Amino acid sequence: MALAGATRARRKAERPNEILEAAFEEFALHGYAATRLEDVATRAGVTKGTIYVYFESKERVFEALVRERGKVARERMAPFFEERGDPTIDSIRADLDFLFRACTGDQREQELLRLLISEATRFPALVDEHFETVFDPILEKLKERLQRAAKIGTIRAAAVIEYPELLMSPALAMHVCRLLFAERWPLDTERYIETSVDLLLNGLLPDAPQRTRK
Amino acid sequence: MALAGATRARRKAERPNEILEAAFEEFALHGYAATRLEDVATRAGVTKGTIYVYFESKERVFEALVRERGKVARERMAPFFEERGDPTIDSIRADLDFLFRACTGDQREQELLRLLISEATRFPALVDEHFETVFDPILEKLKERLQRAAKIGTIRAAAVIEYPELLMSPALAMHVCRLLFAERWPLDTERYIETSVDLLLNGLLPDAPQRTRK
Amino acid sequence: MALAGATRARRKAERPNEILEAAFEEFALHGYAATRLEDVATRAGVTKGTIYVYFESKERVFEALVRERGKVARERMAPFFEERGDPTIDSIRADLDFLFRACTGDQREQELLRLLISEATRFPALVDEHFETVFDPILEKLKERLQRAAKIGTIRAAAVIEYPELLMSPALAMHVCRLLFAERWPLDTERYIETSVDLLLNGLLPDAPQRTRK
Amino acid sequence: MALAGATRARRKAERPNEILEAAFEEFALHGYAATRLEDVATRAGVTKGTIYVYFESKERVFEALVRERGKVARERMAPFFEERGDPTIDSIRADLDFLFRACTGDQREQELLRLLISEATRFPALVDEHFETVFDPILEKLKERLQRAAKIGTIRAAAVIEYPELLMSPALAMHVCRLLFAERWPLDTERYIETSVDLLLNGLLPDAPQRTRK
DNA sequence: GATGAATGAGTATTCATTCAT
DNA sequence: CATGAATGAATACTCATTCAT
Repeated sequence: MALAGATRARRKAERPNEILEAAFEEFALHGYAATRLEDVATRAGVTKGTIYVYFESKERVFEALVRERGKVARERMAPFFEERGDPTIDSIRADLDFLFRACTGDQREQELLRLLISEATRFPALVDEHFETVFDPILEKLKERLQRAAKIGTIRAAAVIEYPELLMSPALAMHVCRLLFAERWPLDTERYIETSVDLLLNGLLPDAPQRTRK
Repeated sequence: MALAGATRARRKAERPNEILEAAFEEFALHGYAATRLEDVATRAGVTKGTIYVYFESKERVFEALVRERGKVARERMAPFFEERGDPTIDSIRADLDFLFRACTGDQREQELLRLLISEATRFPALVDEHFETVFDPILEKLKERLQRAAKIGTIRAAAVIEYPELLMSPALAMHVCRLLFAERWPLDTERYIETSVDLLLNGLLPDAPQRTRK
Repeated sequence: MALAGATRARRKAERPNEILEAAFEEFALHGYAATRLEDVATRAGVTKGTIYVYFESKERVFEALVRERGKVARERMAPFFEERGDPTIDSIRADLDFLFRACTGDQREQELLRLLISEATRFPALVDEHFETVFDPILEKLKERLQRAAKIGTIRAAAVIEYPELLMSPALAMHVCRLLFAERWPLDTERYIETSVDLLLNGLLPDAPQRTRK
Repeated sequence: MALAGATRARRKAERPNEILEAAFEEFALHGYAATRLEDVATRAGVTKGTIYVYFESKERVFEALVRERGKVARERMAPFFEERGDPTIDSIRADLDFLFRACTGDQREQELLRLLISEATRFPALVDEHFETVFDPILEKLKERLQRAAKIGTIRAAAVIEYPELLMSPALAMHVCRLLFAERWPLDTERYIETSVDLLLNGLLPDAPQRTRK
């Protein structure tokens, strides 16, 4: 009984997240408009009405879901924000490597991107919020590091420094391809990342024969 | 009267494209599911029923629209497929420049990407078709040129050659950002493209001090 | 030219009937509401618009068709109305035999019945008209003959004389079964008619004093 | 409140039948195609959506309705299937009398027939099902009794024995007339039935050697 | 809290009818 | 006359949302 009580309480506390998780899968699969809240409920193991106990409307479910994924993303990205002294070639390589792997490691990352792109015109404020709390900090941090690296001559002081999104583009491209073709687009992720980092680093380096690459 | 006289037949021939154009705008704005065919009709200057004179269903309208955009894209890309001798640094730069501008010049290009991403799970065959007839030929051509360039030493023979999509990723990234943030993301396209090409070229070049950039 | 002219004129004169014939088939197959005038047109070898050249509306087509079938039925029944002296057993048998065959010989007779039954609530006046011009004269004639036959003792003077429809009921029953089961209800028409006539005649005959009835 | 309290569950159990009853009336009045589910709903005292809580589609409503009427018919016919010894003239008269009254007593019987006839081409399987579970058992039973009656000499051993539907035809004819003319065809049911039974019995009886038939 | 019956606004699609050619 | 493009009223069906239990 006590156990059952605890279980029920635990269940209750987890319900919202279970619903959001289920909602995420359904929304990613069918898009906002074509997703039926009833399917979300079924997937979450509850009934239609229960969703309305925790959320005001379909829109609020969607917003909560995006915010939840944002939180997850921020947590995953945390290591990137730790301070480490002056950037070296290797630290930049490590940074890129980390970023690529971080936003590539979880299929859900990709599906969130699909949702953001699909529903950007319906939820512009939400997309902005996600940008400001998730993407922008990363880009800003990256920019800051690149500027410092350029200043101390680790990389060349080219315009690229102003476009940190340029460095992220290989990861983005991979996401987009996966969104479009799913498993029909087989890719050796490992090698792709390596190649990308290699290309970018090579592009960033000042004119120097010492370039090392695997 | 004279105008009306010409109208009948002329309209008949133009209607389908007018409808597809209107459909494109509506679908891009709201996604497949949330688009009302009646709004498409209104935008095209006809009524609901007229759409069904030319198309069997909402799905067929969507498919026709994607195919039409594919045709437009192929036409725009035609110059890229013309033969020109051995690739030089400048010809590669010109190629990248052309590609970036081509897939960036028309806002509709971007919106088509949104549709493809949004509806990829609903219309997988259609996305594949678009890939095979539009994206793939470009990537293949690009790959071929890079391989040749590597063989004659114009660029280094790195793994990047196998990932032509990597070279397209800055353009893709730009599209995605625009899709997410629209005008809220101001960007000097010109400079972004230049920077991208510069970064990539620099990354592609063999170890050489002579790297010229504008 | 003259020939073509004649042909065209002939075609034109026949159009309405061709349309009615096609309409009959479609209406019988799908009922009034579910029949598309366009299908009628196609079956008649013309286009939608042409129907409206000859008929005001779908309703008018239906009415015209029923009237046309009424005319055909009257023509087929004409021999029944010819005068022949006092009824004998054999003449009554011949009458029943004729009636059964007449309303059984053409599959369209049956289908008309389906239409009348299906649309009786939508076109009550039309059904009444058909009754008055087609069914009723037959029943009246039959009644008259039976009364005369009873008066001269050819058949017994039972209440049946007042219900001529009773004598028609085997034919009606056959129609209904065919309407319900089509070819899934195989029937030796010849034998069925014979048996019916036999049963009815036997029932009509006088004599047999031992027969008790309430 | 107490009333309302009971309502919920009670209504739930009764709803489907209330809907079917309403549907029956509407379908009988307008036919399948011309019936609006919304009118059915209104007549049943619910709204459009509620119908879809209980039935998948308009077709399913129609099918359920026919099956329900079949059940009702079987229950009404049950007494006919009880065993009673060797058939006498009186038992056969009683059988016919019962059958005629059973399929005549309820106006809905007639309207079901209209539906079956009207929609036989749209729902052939459903009509067959109704035949097999409702009509056929009656005809078979009737045939069986007639054969037995013929064997023991109660009636003559004529071909009529093979056509039990022939004996039902007066009832069918009455139905059809009612379907076609409704109240515009006044009929003393009682007398009609009596007359029919009389005619048939007379036709079935043996003897009367002077009767000639082909 | 959780349920699921009931609601009704919303949308794709059909088709009789019109009318310019 | 014949055509068939265009119309728009009509209708099956869906699904977010409510609320009595």
